[in-house]
Amino acid sequence: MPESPTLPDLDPISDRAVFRQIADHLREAIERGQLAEGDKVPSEARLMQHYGVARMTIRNALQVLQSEGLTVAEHGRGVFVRSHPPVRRLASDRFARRHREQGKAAFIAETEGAGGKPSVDSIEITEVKPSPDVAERLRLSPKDRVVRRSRRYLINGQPVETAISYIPAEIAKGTQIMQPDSGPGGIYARIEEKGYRLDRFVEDIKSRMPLRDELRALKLAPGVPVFHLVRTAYTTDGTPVEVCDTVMSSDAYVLSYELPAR
Amino acid sequence: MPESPTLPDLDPISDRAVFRQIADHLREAIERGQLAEGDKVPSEARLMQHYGVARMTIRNALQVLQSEGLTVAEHGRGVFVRSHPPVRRLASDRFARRHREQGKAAFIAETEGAGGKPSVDSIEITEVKPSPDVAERLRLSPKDRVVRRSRRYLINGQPVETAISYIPAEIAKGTQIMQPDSGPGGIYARIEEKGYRLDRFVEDIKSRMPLRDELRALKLAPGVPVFHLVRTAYTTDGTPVEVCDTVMSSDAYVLSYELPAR
DNA sequence: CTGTAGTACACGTATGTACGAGTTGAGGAG
DNA sequence: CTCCTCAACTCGTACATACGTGTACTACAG
Repeated sequence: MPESPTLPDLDPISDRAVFRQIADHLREAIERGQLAEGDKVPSEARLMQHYGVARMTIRNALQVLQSEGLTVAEHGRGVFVRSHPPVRRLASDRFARRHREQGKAAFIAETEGAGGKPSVDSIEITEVKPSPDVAERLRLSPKDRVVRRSRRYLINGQPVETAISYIPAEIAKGTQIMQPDSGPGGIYARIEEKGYRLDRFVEDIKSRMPLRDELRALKLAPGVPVFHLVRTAYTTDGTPVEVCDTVMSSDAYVLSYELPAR
Repeated sequence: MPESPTLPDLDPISDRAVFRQIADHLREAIERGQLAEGDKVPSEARLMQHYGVARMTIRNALQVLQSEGLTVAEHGRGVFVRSHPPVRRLASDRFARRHREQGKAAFIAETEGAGGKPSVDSIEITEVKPSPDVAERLRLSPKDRVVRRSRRYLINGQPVETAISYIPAEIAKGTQIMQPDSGPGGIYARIEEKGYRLDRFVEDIKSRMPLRDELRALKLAPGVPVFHLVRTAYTTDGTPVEVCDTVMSSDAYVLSYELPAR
């Protein structure tokens, strides 16, 4: 039987709400390591008994921790301290040509390098009219056409990222970009083969709570935000040739960028 | 009198939980713009009446929206659709020397450029032993000393970012870095004056839910994640000379980086 | 006209009860 | 020994009720 963490009693003088005091106790137990990753938090019934309060009060306290991303509730099993998945570091040279020339897409190369099993699913390729945002980034008019490549990336079967690329139809047409397997080096290699010389990428990064679809697609635990990253690829003459809209589980990633001081 | 949004009735056949259905209705009303930013969501009492359910059910539904960052509850006033603050874009050239030479710190220059009123408070300067993480990044031993400069940045009086810089004591000692006002061009200008030539910065970015202290310091609304950014400054010979640990309200920022394709 | 007390209304906190549904393990049937 | 049933335990959903506390408007007193 796993020994329960020793939780203090309530402070009857404090004007801090009871459920907050309880949340504090549990949070401290987690931070002190008294409740380690994967450990079971005492059940609602046990906590009710320990503190002598109603179930709603306990549930409010647990809700606080869950929204802080510290715990996950599993129906029928209990509440557990969240364990954090291995973190992938995205370095700012990950799209360097030297990587592309080795014949692997950035995601595959990186994941294998870190000892994980990469996979890609839900690949869908359609030709659509660009959204206003995409049209602006690609400097297209709303009546131009773009090819939309959407896919989901997984590591060891666990989804970590969804991505949607938009490429002007004029560029993508008749290339392997229209195929589910875009070939060695990925779509950037295909674009360069067509005579476009890639020069630089610009990535815009936001962070926010996931939408419902994203929660499902990435199998996110409650209380985990996502990175929303939009990358635009430019050629040497400054023409944008691709926009990639990516949503990543924030607890699976550290983004790393190098900035010149010049 | 503000017209209420027209909310559908419950689907008695659906096996979707009642509070989730209600949350869906409200979410859709917000997404359709029927409930615009700053609008008041119908009160708990009104929703109880409309749907004919208990208050707990309504509160659960509202809790869902709040945790998605879509609404904020204000005690005694009501529940409101969250309005998003003006967004600051952090470009990857923000520490370029040409900006520094104009005599302003990055934050001040940027904010004034965007028409906001920048301010800085809670400046504290102490000399401490580095944490293991900081020591590793600065390639110091744990018994070396570092100068710790912490401060909080505000725009129009609204806190948006907290930052803590760590500089090896050997470098900072006897310079204006030890003063609350670090002088024209900020601490990077002081470091260069001491003969160190800054070459590049590396920024590591994570996103997560705020800790309690951060929630207070940044006056964050519930359901808003933070960026946690750690920047390390390197000289031309590859020596790290500063680590800056920054926490930013994620809904006030878009981070933007340029990556070479070479 | 002004200030204030009162009041209606809003969300916050807490109690108690009931039943549903998923998980787990013990114990009995085969 | 194996399989299955069932009980016990867990969290999920929903009801009803009560009182606290902050807000804002109204009506009355001065």
